[in-house]
Amino acid sequence: MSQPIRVVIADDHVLVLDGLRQALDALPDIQVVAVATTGNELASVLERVRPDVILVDIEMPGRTGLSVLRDLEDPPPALVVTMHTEDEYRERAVAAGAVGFLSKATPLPELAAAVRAANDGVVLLDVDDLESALAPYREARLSPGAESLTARERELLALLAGGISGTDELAEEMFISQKTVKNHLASIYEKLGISDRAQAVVEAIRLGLDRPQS
Amino acid sequence: MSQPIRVVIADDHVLVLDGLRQALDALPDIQVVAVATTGNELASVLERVRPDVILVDIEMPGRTGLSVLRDLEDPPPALVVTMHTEDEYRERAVAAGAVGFLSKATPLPELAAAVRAANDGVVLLDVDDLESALAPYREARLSPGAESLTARERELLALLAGGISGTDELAEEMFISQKTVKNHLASIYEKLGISDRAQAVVEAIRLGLDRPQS
DNA sequence: CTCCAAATAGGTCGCCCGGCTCATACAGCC
DNA sequence: GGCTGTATGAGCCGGGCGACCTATTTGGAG
Repeated sequence: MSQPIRVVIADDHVLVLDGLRQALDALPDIQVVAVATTGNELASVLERVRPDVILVDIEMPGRTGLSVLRDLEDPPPALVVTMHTEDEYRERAVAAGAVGFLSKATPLPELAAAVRAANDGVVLLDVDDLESALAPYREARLSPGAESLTARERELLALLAGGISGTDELAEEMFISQKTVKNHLASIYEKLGISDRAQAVVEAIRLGLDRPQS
Repeated sequence: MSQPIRVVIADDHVLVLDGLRQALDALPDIQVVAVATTGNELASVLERVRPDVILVDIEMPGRTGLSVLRDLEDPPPALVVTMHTEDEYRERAVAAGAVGFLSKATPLPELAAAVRAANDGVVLLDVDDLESALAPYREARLSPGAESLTARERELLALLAGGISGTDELAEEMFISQKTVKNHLASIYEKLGISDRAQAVVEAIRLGLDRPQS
């Protein structure tokens, strides 16, 4: 789990696609590696990249997402995301080998949780209580680079990313001495391979530490 | 045009809504001030906030977006965003007073351009050549705070946000002397009301200067 | 043509930041 | 009980950074 979850999204509505891409990419532990707007495009994309999870819409011009799924050998877990909530569609998704079936009316955090669950091998269609099955996956994980940081170091980075840059202000915010602030910073610099506060801000934001638990 | 364009989005598919919200909010010159998932919610939202532009889906539980639009007195320009491209829907949108009609297959930059055009009073439904009508609105504008900065100052901030923090490296990147780098920085500090490079990085990213023309 | 803003460059000074080393207390873990 | 990692705190030192001031050139606006 030290690597971000690599996701491919397929949806013929570009607006939805772009939106989802941006929303998921904003999460530190999920990375959208490719997108497709048609079934054929999805098929060719999957020849090149091996994602950890696939998000696919059913309706797409040319070839349905389900058809592509069916033809995959050794497929990654796939979540079907569609507007249609009818059981008929659900059954077709199951038949094609999907591990989850989500409405486009699903809140984003729920989708993110489903992606994490799917990446963990959970077959969401099998469980009867979806809520509790997703519970362990609700919160965003730390991005890989942030794992080596201690809690206190992450706090410090969050403050830095919030525009608090002076040693004395940081010390006051964290109720510690200036010396300790500088010690934490030195430790951060070493772990992240950087050398000053400006770079620390860049990393803090890149690692998603600026918005505690989005 | 010094303020960001305030937008309200209504769509019953939460996933699409969240995605759009995040995608549009990422643009420096557009700000999503509220969202709604039902027609009634949209109506009540519009009683509280006066957005510059409304993005609305047609199908929504309870009350259609178009119905809400029709009942507004002195309505802000509204763009209808829908999955349906049939002329019938288009005509209904026109009748409700929409200024634009976009498919959910529209690329995100196109939507952003349409929002900017609508904010400028352009009625997109009247023009026959949509492409050229949107052309002036294609590129993201600078966010308000960034307007006071000169081109060179913005370049410097972009480099800073890219992790280049040392005076000598910045000087080399920009083909100028270290002294000039420090002069530009001093000027940036004054304009943005900050006092060091770490804060400059925070502002650069907040203002969207880290990704030249997204 | 005039004037101003922007970009360029230089100087000085004081302070803060970052690098290096060390120390103590506490918690968890085997 | 002993090891390890984390959090806390301290001192020292050199260099870089930010504040303040001045100056030249260039290009565009009026």
